[in-house]
Amino acid sequence: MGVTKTQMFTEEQNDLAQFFKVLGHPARVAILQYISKQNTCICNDLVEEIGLAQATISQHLKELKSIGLLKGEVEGKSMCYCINVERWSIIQNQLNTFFNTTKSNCC
Amino acid sequence: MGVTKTQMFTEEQNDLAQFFKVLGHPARVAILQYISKQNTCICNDLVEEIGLAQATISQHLKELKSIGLLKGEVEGKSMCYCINVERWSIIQNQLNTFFNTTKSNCC
DNA sequence: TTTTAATATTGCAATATTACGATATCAATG
DNA sequence: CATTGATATCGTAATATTGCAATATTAAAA
Repeated sequence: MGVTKTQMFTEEQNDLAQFFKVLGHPARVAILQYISKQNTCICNDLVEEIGLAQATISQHLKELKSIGLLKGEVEGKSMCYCINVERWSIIQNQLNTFFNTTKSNCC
Repeated sequence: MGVTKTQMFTEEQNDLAQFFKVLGHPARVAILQYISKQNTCICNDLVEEIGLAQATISQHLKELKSIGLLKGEVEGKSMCYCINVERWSIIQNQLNTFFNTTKSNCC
């Protein structure tokens, strides 16, 4: 049905999946990589750099913000989007915990 | 359009996003966690454990296999799905490299 | 060789995601 | 206050994903 049966899973499973899902689009990976290379980053740069429409980039930024990976500050007319380094580390740790605790001991 | 413009991105970006995407569903997270707890794992166990239909579980298993995270061996009438530990580590490393190299030096 | 049990595949229906044009908003500037 | 520039939001079209019933496949058991 295209509807994920969220209620069947634990909160941990849903959270993990949500992080993975947000990172699961090449445009969002590219946005993060680009922001990481710049000292200042405004959405308009991204539109030129990534090559998607402004509305589309804005939407992707919104999703990245939704899990706290980005924070944006208003700077005059434009926005300054930055990686939220603390959150970044927290999420990296959570994903690593998942990888480390999920180990095979199968046949 | 619901169509990701894959050709706009680097192979690295597409690969990374693909890994994240496959992990971005709670059922698939749950499947991996369950397999990791069991010594033997057949699809039928999962159907009972996860509570989705057999066809649905089978589909999720297929996606996990598509990025090499799972490998399945025929064992009589049933399948034994195992985590591919080598691949698992490789992917974990790739994701960590992404996290570590993508750092903020913003405003 | 028929039956049975386990898994895969097919074919939908429902919902979600992606992308973008058109607008709205909002702050600085004239 | 009107204009301009940057970003957000809305509406919508196209495509993707999720889930399942029905069916196919396949290997062991009868």
